[in-house]
Amino acid sequence: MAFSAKTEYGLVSLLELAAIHPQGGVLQVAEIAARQGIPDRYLEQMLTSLRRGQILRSIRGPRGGYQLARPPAEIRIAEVVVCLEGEVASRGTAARQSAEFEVIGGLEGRLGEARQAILEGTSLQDLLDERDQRLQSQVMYFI
Amino acid sequence: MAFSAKTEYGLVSLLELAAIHPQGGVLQVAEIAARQGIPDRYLEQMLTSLRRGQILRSIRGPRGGYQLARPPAEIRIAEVVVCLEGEVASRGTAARQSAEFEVIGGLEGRLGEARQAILEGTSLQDLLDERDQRLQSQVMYFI
DNA sequence: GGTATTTCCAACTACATCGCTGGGGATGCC
DNA sequence: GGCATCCCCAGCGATGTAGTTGGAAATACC
Repeated sequence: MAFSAKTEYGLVSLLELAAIHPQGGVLQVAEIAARQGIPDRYLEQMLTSLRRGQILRSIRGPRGGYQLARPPAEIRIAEVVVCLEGEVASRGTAARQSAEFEVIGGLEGRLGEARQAILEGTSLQDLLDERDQRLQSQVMYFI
Repeated sequence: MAFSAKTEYGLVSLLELAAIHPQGGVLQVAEIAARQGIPDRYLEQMLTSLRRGQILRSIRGPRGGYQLARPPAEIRIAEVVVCLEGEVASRGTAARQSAEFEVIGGLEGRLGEARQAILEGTSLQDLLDERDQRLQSQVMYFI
């Protein structure tokens, strides 16, 4: 898969939180984990990362939990992925200094840009819309 | 980096072989490894994979080596990457069955397609042209 | 104020993968 | 036969990934 489990878990959680954001919704780690079948103590770490990245806000104590720090339309997936993947600045060893390696590096650059463009061009709201549409068509089948 | 070392090494070797392909050129593992600063016993494995994938042809015995099995214009990078990365069919565990996971899966699919489109749309000849252009402009600096 | 609930912090483990090395064996030119 | 070269496969250390654990801090509620 294109994403690590960390990233998938984080994105899924954001989707759940985005769905109830208009009501200023708050969810607890355990709730999300249970609904999505994710180990809760593990999910905790992802949500902590997202809070440190200013994407989530947390409320401690009983009846606490997490909520989006911003409306879903203002959260780009690129930002989320960086936050969960951990940046990894200067990834990889310095490219070998041959024309051939440089050409390959150029290709890798184009791949990275294409990926970045998609991630940058997708907001949490976009994914939420997609989810709602998916749920709609599931309902259709029941009729 | 977008590629593993395996993939980078393999692609670099193909570039070297493509450059001398018009002369039906043959290179030995040790030659390529020395020129590119790659551990030769390791590079051996990549070239073996490429031979199994019908991208290279090998000649055994003294004065042996490897050569392209086809002209560079007929070798797509997508094919090379699959061959070196090892397919990894049904990558990742079966996606969780929730609308949220499905949406994330869809996004991953789009990322994969974008990558595939670039890899499919690039031939070894394209990279070779890029290399030659790069070498040309390096020569320019010497004047 | 005490207690239960929940987030916060930081380590630790198990397992797989990656990059690389080594030991032979097969093949073919001389 | 001897040497050069490719061929196959096994193993090893470092790193990363997924998940676990143990507790400390904050806060609502009684």
